[in-house]
Amino acid sequence: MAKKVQKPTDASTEEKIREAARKLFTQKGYASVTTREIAEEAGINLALLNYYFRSKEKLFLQIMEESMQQFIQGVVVLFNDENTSMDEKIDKLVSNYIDMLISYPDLPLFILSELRSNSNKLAMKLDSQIGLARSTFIRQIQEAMRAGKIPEVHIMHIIANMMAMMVFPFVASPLLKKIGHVNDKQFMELMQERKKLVPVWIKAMLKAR
Amino acid sequence: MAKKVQKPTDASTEEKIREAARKLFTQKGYASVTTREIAEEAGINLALLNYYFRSKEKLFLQIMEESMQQFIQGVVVLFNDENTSMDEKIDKLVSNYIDMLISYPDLPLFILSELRSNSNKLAMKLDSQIGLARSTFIRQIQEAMRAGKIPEVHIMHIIANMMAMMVFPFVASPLLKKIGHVNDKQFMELMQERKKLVPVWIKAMLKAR
DNA sequence: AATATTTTTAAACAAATGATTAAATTGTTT
DNA sequence: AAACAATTTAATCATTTGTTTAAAAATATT
Repeated sequence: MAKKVQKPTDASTEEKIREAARKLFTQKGYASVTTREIAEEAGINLALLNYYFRSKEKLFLQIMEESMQQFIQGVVVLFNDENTSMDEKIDKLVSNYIDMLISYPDLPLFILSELRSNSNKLAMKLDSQIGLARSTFIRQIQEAMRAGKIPEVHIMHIIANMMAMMVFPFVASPLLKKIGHVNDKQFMELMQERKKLVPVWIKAMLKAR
Repeated sequence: MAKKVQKPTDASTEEKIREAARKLFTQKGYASVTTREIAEEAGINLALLNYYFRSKEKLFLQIMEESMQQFIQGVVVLFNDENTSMDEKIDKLVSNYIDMLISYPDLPLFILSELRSNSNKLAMKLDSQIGLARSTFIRQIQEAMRAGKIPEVHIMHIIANMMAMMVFPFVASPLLKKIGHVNDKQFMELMQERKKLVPVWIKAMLKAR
């Protein structure tokens, strides 16, 4: 009979496993990571993984839930700020979000990859994001459209374009480094630059017709 | 001793395997696909996979090479057209490339995912793309920058932005469908729309300051 | 200190997986 | 038709992989 963890004890073993799993899953994806790899990376006995998390999949789902939350958490808050204009939101959002991506550059490709193979299992976790379409920010854009300040297009285009400008470089970094002849350091400097450039580009796009 | 295929015979068996492998690898990634799955999808005996391709990895590398070529093939040709202006190239490129992506929507996420986990093995295959940075199109952009028609930014930003606007929606389709409340059919219609919208947005971005 | 509980360990299990073998079948050449 | 080569098949092999077990060690409770 499976034992329950009644005391978090040091929390250290459980957390060591979680951290090792997060690192490896994020780098290589669920299917490419073995439980033995995780155990070794965490410096613990293999059986402890199942003792604390029951199965590789349960462990993965925990990691995935945290990762998806991190992926959208910052967005949701900023999207619903009632006290800032549309343009101010764009500035803040892009800067904060690119900062997050610089800290966790492998996060988006991990999430998008797993979302493809496991869309069924992870469908529920997406529900939290449905609200985005009715956020203050989206309403501000739609109002600007009705007022004729911005050409009318399907809101999905806007969301796609904004995400694309922020996220895509991190998803395609190996490709972009090769094509653009930039090394890792230069790449990160360019990502820093984008914190100021992307808002300019997005605003220009929004008004373009 | 491994036998060599001396006659392509019907080419049908070999091609059936290749097609099944392409489909499955593209959908689920290298690590999630088993040789038995490929054999079943192809409707052939398991041993034939090794008879024709020696190993799962050799088969994968063949598929990957073809996929990467398809991913950039259209771009290279258009990028080097001497007889079109920068703006004309943008129109053609976007329209053709999005058409390709509509036909093979899983291609980009597949390539970008495998490029992450296997960057070492696939590094060589990327060399063919290095030339992109010295194409006619890139030179036209750089001339427009020197002429002051376009603000000066690192060329990687331009490449990243253009790729992002074309590719990202296909990489993030499950997410965008959820957030934007669009079904598969509507999504494809929106992608068709983008063939005309993205060039407008890109041109606006290029000039933005 | 004695006892119970929780955590850790080494070993093993069963299933899955990539690959191979040897025989059978099909096709080609002479 | 006979002989040879190429292709296909079923069975098997050796590892790998996720998971479990039972005992030992560490920690907490009485």
